[in-house]
Amino acid sequence: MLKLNKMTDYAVVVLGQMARDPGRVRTAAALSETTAIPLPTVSKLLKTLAGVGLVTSHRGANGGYSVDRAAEQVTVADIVQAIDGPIALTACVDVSDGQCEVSGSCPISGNWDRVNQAVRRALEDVTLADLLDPTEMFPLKPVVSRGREAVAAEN
Amino acid sequence: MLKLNKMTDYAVVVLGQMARDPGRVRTAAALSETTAIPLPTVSKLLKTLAGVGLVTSHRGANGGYSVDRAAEQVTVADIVQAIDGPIALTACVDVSDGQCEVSGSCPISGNWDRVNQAVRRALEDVTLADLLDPTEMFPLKPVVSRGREAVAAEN
DNA sequence: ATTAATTGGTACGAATTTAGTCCGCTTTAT
DNA sequence: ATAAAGCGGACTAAATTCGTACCAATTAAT
Repeated sequence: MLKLNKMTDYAVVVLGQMARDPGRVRTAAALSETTAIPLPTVSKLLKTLAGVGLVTSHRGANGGYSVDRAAEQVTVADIVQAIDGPIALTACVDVSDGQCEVSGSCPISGNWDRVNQAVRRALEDVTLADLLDPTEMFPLKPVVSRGREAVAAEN
Repeated sequence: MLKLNKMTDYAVVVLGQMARDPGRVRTAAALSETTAIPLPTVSKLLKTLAGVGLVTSHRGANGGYSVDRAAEQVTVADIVQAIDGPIALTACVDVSDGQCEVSGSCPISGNWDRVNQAVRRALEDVTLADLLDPTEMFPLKPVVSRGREAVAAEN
């Protein structure tokens, strides 16, 4: 659980790619090629990111997308919230028929917000730059060809 | 994203209920009644929780489940990990055909672990007791009949 | 010993979510 | 005017997740 979805993963890859030289305008197609993520998906992603202001869109011929912020100033929380919406929790099941029910048994009500806040704060502390920096995690060998999932499997 | 699933929510409700008096043995059926969560689901949940040691199971007639740990000593991370498995991230899409590919374009590789660790740490700081305590979030009125989702909607 | 109560495990179907695609419209440089 | 982008929404298909059912294993009470 707390499973980050693919889209967020993609977003990091794309943003990371773009962050290499801020200000440069690239088309979705170009980014699709360099990241090996299917064009329609990249396109969709960038639309979303542009909507939130993480990237700037340039319409018309010679258009494309660019990033202005430095990688250090983009937090994982930004990306996650842009793509998956606000950090949310499961709702109480079917509140339609009255209240959370069973009267005294579910006084738990809120307080999930605490978890949200804790997690959000944690995500705000990790920047895109942190994710891109290979030296910090693998000080000895950069290990280029290693897939992310292999790393994740080690928990 | 970072959407906590229903099962985790249920687990908190059930554990919260049980934590009211530690040591007391209750059947899955009884807990289903007091929490209004369908029996098969509660049953499944408790099995999982027992497997991880968050609750103790007592088999046979007059059996049931009990909690030994105090609510202060059960962290949200414990519950989440018990139910949804380790805090994980999305895998690199289809690494089957070679490496993450596009050579130099995906040097991002790992480092997702950072996010994992940050989140895990955050979740370890919130205990079940925190979630159960209604006075802290709503200092004025406890607001019993209010569903969790209404609260969550306020983000 | 037998019986009844209760957990343990597995497997399955339905419902919900998520990923990915497509297409027509708008904007803008040349 | 035209062509090269992005924009927006709708739509399909795939993957998860939720909830249920069933039967095996275990234990307490009688």
